[in-house]
Amino acid sequence: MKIYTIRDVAKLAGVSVTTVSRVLNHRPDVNAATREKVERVMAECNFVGNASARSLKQLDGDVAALILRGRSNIFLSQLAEMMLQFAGETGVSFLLETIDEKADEFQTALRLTHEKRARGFIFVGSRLDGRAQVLRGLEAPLVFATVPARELELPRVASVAVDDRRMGRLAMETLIQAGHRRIAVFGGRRDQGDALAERYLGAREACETAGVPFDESRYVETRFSLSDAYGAARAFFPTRGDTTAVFAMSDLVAMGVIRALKDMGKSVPEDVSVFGFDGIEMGKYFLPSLTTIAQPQEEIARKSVEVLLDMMNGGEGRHVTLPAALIRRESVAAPRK
Amino acid sequence: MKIYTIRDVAKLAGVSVTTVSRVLNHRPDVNAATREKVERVMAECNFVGNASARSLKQLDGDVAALILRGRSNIFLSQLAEMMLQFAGETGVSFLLETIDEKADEFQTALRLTHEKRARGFIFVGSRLDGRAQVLRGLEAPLVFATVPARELELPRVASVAVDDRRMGRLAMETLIQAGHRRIAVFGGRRDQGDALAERYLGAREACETAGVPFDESRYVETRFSLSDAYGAARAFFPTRGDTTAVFAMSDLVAMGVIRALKDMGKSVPEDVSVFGFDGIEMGKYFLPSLTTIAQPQEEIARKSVEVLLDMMNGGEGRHVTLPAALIRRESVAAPRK
DNA sequence: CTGAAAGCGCTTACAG
DNA sequence: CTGAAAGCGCTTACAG
Repeated sequence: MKIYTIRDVAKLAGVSVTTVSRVLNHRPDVNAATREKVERVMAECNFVGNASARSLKQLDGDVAALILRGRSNIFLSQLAEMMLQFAGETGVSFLLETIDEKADEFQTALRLTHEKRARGFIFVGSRLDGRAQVLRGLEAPLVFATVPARELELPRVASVAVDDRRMGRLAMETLIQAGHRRIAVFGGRRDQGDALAERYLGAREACETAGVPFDESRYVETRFSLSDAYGAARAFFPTRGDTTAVFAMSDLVAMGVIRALKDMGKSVPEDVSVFGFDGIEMGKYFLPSLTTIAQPQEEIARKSVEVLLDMMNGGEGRHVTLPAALIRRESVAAPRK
Repeated sequence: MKIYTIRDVAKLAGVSVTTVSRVLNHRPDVNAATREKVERVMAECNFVGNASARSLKQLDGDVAALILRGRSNIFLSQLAEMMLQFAGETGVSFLLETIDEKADEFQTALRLTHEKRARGFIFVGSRLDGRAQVLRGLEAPLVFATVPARELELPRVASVAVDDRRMGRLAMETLIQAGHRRIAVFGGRRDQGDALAERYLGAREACETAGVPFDESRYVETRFSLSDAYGAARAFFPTRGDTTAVFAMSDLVAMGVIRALKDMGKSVPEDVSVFGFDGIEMGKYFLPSLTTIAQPQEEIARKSVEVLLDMMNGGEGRHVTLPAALIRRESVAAPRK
C-alpha cells in the first residue's frame, strides 16, 4: 500500500504542493474547482498528512501537554481523560504523558518542551514538595490540577483544586458529629505540602475545634491502592482495635480498609465507620456505599484546560478553588454504644 | 529559555551536526574525547532532540500503535498500559491511541499508518463483526488482543486471547453444579462474533450438556459499565424474580448487578449468586468478593507485543490461546432450598 | 487565486 | 574518526 505524500497528490491533481497544502488546511484562498479536484484526489489516495512533517514546520504550533503521574489512581486518570476530551474541542493539540510514580514531572515537562515543543502544561495530581525553583526553569504556563499551588507566587502558574483543607475538616467534623472520638486517618506522607497535607491539616483543625484530641499514632501512611490500603489496615487494627472510625483520603483506600475490616470480622459501619475522598463512581456501588467528599471532576478538568489556554494566550496565572460536596451514604454511622 | 537544536550544539562543541547526531544516537564511530565534549555541551544546554524531525527522517523507523476502543473498561485499559510497559523494553516505539467506543478502529489504523507511519497494530478489545474485508486494506501486521480472530485466515493477522467459549462453559457449569437452574446471563450483543458471543455459546453448551434448558428471555444485553449493568438489573429482576444466579460477562457488570440486587432487598450470594469475568483487582475487595474467570492480563499483554514484534520482523501470523483461571470467591453459592 | 523556493531539525549515504 | 550535502514531508512568506 503506497503512502501518498502531498507531492503525489499535487502531481495527480495537476497543481502545486502549495495549493494542496492550502486545501489540506482549509484555507479560504483556493478556487472552488481547484479545491474540489484536490479533495477528490486526496480521497482516492486515502491521503493523510504526515504529522511529523507538519509539526516540524509549525514550531509555533500550539501544543500543550498533560502530565499524569502514576496509573493506579482512577480518579486522576479519569480526570486526565476528561481534560483530553475538553481539549479536543479547542484549537490546541494536547498530548497526554503518563509517567511513573517515581518519575519527576518537571523533568518530563522540560523534556516535552524540547522533544515535542510543548508550550503549556497541566500537572494532574502532582506534588510541589519544595521544588518551586525547578519551576522557574519552565517558562511555559503551568496549571496544577487538584494541587493547591497558591503559595507559589510565580507569574505563569495556576492551580485548579477544591479547598482540601476545608474538605478535610468537613470529613472529620462529620465523623465527630456522628459521635466518633477515636478516629484513624489513612493518608499519604504529611510532609509534602500537597493536597493530602492540606486534608490532614483540616482534619486536625476539626479535632481541635471540637476538643477531641487527635492521636498521632492513629495516622497511617499508605499508598493509594487497594492492596496497600488493605495491608495497612490489616497491620493497624490488631493493635488499635478501639478505633471506631477511619477518614481515608481516597475512596480506593476506603475500600481497601473496608475489605480488611470485613476480613478481620468487623462490619462497616456498625463496628467501624469509613469516610472516603474523591467521589469515584465505584463508591456508589461498593457495599457499603461510601460516604465521601466528591470532587467536581468534570469542572476541574474543564477549568484546568480553560485556564491553561487562557494563559497560553497571554492571560495571567490564577488559583481557582472549586466547591466539593459531602455525599452521605452507607459507610458512616454512629459508633456502637 | 532558548531551545537548542543540534546545530547549536554543534557550533558550541566545535564539531559538525553529523557528529552531534552520531553522539545523540550512541553510534560507536566517534572519538571518545569528541563524544565527551559533545555530551558536555548537550548537558549544559539541556538539549533534547526534536522528535518530529527525527521521525520525519526515519520513515523506516519502527512505530507500532495500540488501539484501545473505549475508556470505561478498566480491564482493557490496564491491558493497554501493560503492553506499553512491555513495549518500552523493545526497540520499537509504541503509541497508544484511545478512541471513542463508536469510532472505527480500522479507520483509525489506516489514519495512523499515514499520519504517524505506524507499521503494526494491536487492537485491544476490538470486534470483528464481519469487517474482515477492511482488514485487507491494512497491510501492516495486526494483533487482536482478547479477541478470537482465528477464523480470519489472513496472512498477517494474529490474535492472543483466552478460550472464551470454554471459559463461558466453565462459568455456567460452575453455577449449574452449585445447583442453579434458573440462570440469567448479562452480556453484550450476541450477534457480533466476538469474545462475548463465544462466552455465550460456551454458556449454552454447558446448559445443553447438563440438560438444563437455557431460557433466552434471561439473556440481558448491557454495556459494560457499572451504571448500565445496574440499570439493566433493576429492570430485569422485578419480572424475573425466580432467577437464582447470574453469569455476568465482566466483573464490572457483576458489581453493578450485585448492587442492584442489594437495593432490591436481595443478598448475594444467599438469594442470588453472581459470577463475573475478567478478574480485575476490585473483584477481590468488593463485598462479596467475586467468583470469576481471571484472564491472564500480563501474559496477554506480553504475548501480544511479542507476536506483533515478531510479525514486524517478517514472522507469521498465529493465534495464541492462553489459559484462564476459575477463581472461587464469595459471590457464588448454592441456591436457597 | 496560484506556484517556486526556502527552511523546520534531524539522519544518512558518501567522500575523505 | 569526521564533515558537507541531500532530503524526509510539510508550511509559509513572497512574488506574480
